[in-house]
Amino acid sequence: MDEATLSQRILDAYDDLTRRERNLADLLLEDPDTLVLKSATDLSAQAGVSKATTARFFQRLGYPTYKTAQKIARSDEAGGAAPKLPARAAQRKAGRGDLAEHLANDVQNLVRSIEALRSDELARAIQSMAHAEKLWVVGFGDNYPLAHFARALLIRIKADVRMIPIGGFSVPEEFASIQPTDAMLALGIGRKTRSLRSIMRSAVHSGAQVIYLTDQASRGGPDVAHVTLRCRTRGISVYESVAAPVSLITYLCSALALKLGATAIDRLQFIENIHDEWGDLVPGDL
Amino acid sequence: MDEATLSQRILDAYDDLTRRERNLADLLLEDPDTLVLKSATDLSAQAGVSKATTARFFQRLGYPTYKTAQKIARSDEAGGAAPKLPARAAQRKAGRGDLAEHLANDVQNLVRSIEALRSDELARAIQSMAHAEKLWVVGFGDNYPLAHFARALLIRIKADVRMIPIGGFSVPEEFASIQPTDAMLALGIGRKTRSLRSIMRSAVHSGAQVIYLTDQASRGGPDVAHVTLRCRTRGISVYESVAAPVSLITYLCSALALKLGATAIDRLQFIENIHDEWGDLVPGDL
DNA sequence: CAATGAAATTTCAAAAATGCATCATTTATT
DNA sequence: AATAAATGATGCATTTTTGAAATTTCATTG
Repeated sequence: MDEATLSQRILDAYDDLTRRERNLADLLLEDPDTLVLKSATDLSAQAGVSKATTARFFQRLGYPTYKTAQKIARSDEAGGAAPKLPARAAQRKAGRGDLAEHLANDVQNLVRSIEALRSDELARAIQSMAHAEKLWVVGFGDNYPLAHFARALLIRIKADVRMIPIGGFSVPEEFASIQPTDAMLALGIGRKTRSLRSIMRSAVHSGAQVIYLTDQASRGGPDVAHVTLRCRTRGISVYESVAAPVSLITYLCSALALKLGATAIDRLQFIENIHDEWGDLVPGDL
Repeated sequence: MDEATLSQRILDAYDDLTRRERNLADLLLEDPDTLVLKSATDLSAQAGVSKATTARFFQRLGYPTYKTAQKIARSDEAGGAAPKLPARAAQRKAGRGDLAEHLANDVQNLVRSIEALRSDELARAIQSMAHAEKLWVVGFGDNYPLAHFARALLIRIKADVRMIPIGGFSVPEEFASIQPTDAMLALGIGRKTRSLRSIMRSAVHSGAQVIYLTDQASRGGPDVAHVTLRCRTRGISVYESVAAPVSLITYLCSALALKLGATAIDRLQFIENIHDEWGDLVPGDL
């Protein structure tokens, strides 16, 4: 197996590609399956490029012909399609194509996750957050950075966004302020703690709306959450991939901003002004 | 002031650029000051491109001539250096295809970011981190969650990973422990603070290796960082997209884990065991 | 096993891109 | 102020890129 993978080859050759070839390259990087599934003619059409260009493209990549490339891709797909043991002692040398694999994996996680989301559930989640008086963001352990991230987005458009756990404060005392008019965004990617479960249960019990963002290995259910949103988090190497959760959180927050409308925009603007007045560095400058 | 900034124009036109023009584009994105400081002839030489190409490049970008572009850049630099309103009021309606758009945007950010990364720089970054005695992760403001995230990954494979800012501790006192044998991962996505710049400068000065992870609007340079890694962060709506930075951080850390080899694996395993013993995990279960 | 037809490749001429050389303008020097 | 030097724009010749059409390949069928 000295043959490089498609994505690897593309990345290696990227700087030498012409404009139209780059169209093809981007398309294939975003969805490597295209090579396996589609014909060269289709691919050309999709990229808005002539068939001639497609043929030349694959030759430049080092394949003798398109068909050859497709054949190789197919056999690869069939052969060792699942090099997927996350915790396996990684044998792969930290060479170049590693990056291509990582990219392909994250793109796939992203696409598959979003595809699988049900729009009515999303709508309900956004609705809940929009109507909530207070927002709670919960993330223990590995989810703590994610929670922090989510809160950073939310606090720009909502006035009262609380985080759990926080500082070194005792969780129950903080949590006691929860009300039926509140909504909670609970993050449960990867390892879940008992505290998470407890809090979610209590929140549901208190009458607050609970949105649970988790991975595919998780149960969910009406006793812990009103809406459960699942993301793919499969990682290639030692770590899970959080590209999909992060993207989803960002989406949720911007959808929420749009729903809130003027209120949110004003708040954003206000915050912006404060930053300016305080003389934080301008964007771009270092 | 309805004129877009140079970086913005480049990004907008990026797909229409030819090969040589992209050389110029990449150069200018990495260091926008070039336009202000250098002559078109120098710029051409540096990009390995003829002067004619440079002239035409600026015309394609919408400037009448190179001189005009330079003039505008200079006045921007002097005047109110912030022509870039991050909080542009989003007019788009919260329709359905929104999600698809969001996804497409994030995927593109991901792919384009990875394409643009230079593998030798990546290698250097990983090398630095691997050899470092202590690792420092720096992230102010919006970058704080990202820093937290990075640290969460790193602490599983390296014994001494410090974060700045932390808790409510005074930064200089913490930072004082830095040594020439250390490495620093500095995060500068979006708004950069003075503190960030100061810390990076001091770190470089102290002899530590500094890796700067930022967006495309940023300058970078040897006085603040040894390696600068750029990500696309364009967002569709009110927020920037951090899919690419998150993905890159994950990649860096797993590459680092691989490079460290057994040491890292052992540590991971050890942590896993502790989690098990403490019984705080309910894998999959909630 | 030839005929068939869809699909991929190659050919070739048009279009685009690029660099060289030249020209116009600005800037520096005496 | 006159002249030299430098810089950027532009015309033109050459090279590269590109798509339409012709040709070839290849699997399938009669």
